[in-house]
Amino acid sequence: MSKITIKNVAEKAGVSVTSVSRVLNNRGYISDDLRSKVMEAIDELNYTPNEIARSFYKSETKSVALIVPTIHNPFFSELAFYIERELSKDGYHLYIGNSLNDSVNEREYLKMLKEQRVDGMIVGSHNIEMEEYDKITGNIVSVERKINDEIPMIESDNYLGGKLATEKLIQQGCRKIICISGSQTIDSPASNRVIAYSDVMQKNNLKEQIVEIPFAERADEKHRRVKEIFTSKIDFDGIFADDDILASYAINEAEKFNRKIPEDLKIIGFDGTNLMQDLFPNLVTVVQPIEKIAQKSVEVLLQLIKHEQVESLYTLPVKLNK
Amino acid sequence: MSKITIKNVAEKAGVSVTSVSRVLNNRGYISDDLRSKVMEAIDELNYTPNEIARSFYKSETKSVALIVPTIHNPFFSELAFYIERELSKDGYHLYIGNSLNDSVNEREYLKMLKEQRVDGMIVGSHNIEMEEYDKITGNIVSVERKINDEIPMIESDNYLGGKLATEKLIQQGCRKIICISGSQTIDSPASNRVIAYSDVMQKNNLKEQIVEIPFAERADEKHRRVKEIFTSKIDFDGIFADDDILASYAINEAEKFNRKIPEDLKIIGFDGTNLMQDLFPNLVTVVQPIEKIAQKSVEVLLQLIKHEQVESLYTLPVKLNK
DNA sequence: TTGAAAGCGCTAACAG
DNA sequence: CTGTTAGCGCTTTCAA
Repeated sequence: MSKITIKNVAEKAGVSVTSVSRVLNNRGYISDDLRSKVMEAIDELNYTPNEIARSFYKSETKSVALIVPTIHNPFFSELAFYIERELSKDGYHLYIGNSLNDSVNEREYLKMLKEQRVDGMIVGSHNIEMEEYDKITGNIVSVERKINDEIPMIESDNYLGGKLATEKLIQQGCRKIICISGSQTIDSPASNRVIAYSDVMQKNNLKEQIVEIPFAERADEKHRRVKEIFTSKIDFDGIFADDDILASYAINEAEKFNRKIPEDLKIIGFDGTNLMQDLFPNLVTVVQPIEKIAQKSVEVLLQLIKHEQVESLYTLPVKLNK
Repeated sequence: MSKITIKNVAEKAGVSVTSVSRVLNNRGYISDDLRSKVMEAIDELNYTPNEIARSFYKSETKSVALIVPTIHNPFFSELAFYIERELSKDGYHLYIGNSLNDSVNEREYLKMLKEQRVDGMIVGSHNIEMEEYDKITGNIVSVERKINDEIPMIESDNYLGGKLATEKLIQQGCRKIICISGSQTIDSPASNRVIAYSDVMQKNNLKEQIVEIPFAERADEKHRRVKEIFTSKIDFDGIFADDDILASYAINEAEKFNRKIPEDLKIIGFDGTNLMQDLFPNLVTVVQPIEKIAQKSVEVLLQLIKHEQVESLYTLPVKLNK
């Protein structure tokens, strides 16, 4: 089964490769007779153009890469799902790279741009220095990571989310609200969730209590830390968890410690992936518009690829799910 | 920022492109002097070889595609994670395609093989006819889908899983055990989970009760169906759910219907993704060796790519998590 | 030890 | 309307 090329088709049809190329791309003038001869040859040989050769010639791969910390993580897998779906509408294919929050990996994936394997890149992971990104040329958009002034960022309105959650807890009577934070770095707009919490607490003259649990920590370790909150002497009647998985740990521990939700304890999470809302129907959470984030990321990236002008920041609205 | 090519490097270094290629690939004889001149030029120009040109010449892309029903689904996102990690060890990149259980999409992704965009494909989705696959040439392995005799399959020991789960429930005293099944088609080895359930039930002279809930159904619809089991007149003291998400719905409904787990009702799920075990620490489930499945899939695919001999079936062991 | 030249499969001037 | 030819960036004979 050696590969059939355009040349074989041309020979079979008794025409030039140019003509075959013309019918393939529907470009220029082609007589009906020639077209049908070519079509027939294509059919008989069961020919499909070599896309790598095309990519090579056109310096355009119709491929995009998405870098995430890990694709196993409801937020990123949902994001990836929608991004792939959007891209496929325009005939693009999607590569996935798991940075594992390691700069070495991130750098490796970023290289795909320079190697011209992809036409663009969407990064939802940020572990290398800004200066390094400054040196990278190529089409990049970032999702929920501030990289530098050159790279457009798509984010949720994290501040609003933190505000809505905290205000809701207060409005429902909570006074001792703990914020469990994934403690993103300052580069991460997610840190605004905690800032909003602080602002709202201060405005209401309530005491802030922030527990930081690094995002990159292992799941069991994160769970242990959440449990510690329950075993500690800290008094609390509300929890604002920076993401839904942390919230689920809290829900889990609340049950073990016989604290009824929402009567004895109110919990609000963040992210609102379909999966987490599905698995925890009672979960109150700040819903990020993941599908819209995906759409916007793709839209902006495709604009960059087409050398169109884009904004440097897109902030999308969030809302409480109940 | 026009692209730097090997020619620019050659000119800068005052040598031929052949020589540059030689130092790039570390092939043939190169004097130290020449090598260092070339290295210097590469550095100064900040040159990276165009991988598409390489792929084109070598007819080898160092890319693989994974087709799944949807990447947002803990099982597949975890599988994708491990597959990507394995592939990257050998310098391969991974494309993801969501078939959405639609043959049109599946066919579209499969085309990537013929277009020579990828060196191989891992399919965890199967919605087109076997005859169509028969006509496809290219390196393919399938995960948990029986496609045809040509295509190697990697599967869990689904029968064993169903057996372990059902026996465990019986051993713990259950007599009226419902099996909630994702009702995979016959092509799917997952159907063996249910077959094992039936066998064990029959052997113990217990009445089978199978509730089928199509895998492709929407989440809320699936949840509704599980709820129906609780509202119906059916009497049951155990549930074997074909996958953990269904199990989680059952857990959820059990709580609403005040049926204590495991006192009043025992539930065992299937899949055992890290995520689900993490989110539901009490979940009893048949753990598929997802990481091993990924490793084996990649191993076999790379063997195919290297034209090595492979088996047609690899069945990997499963176990109960508690 | 190095270079010239061919060619991977395709598209696009350019000519006719 | 159709064909000839060059060339995309790279690797690899083949010669020197």
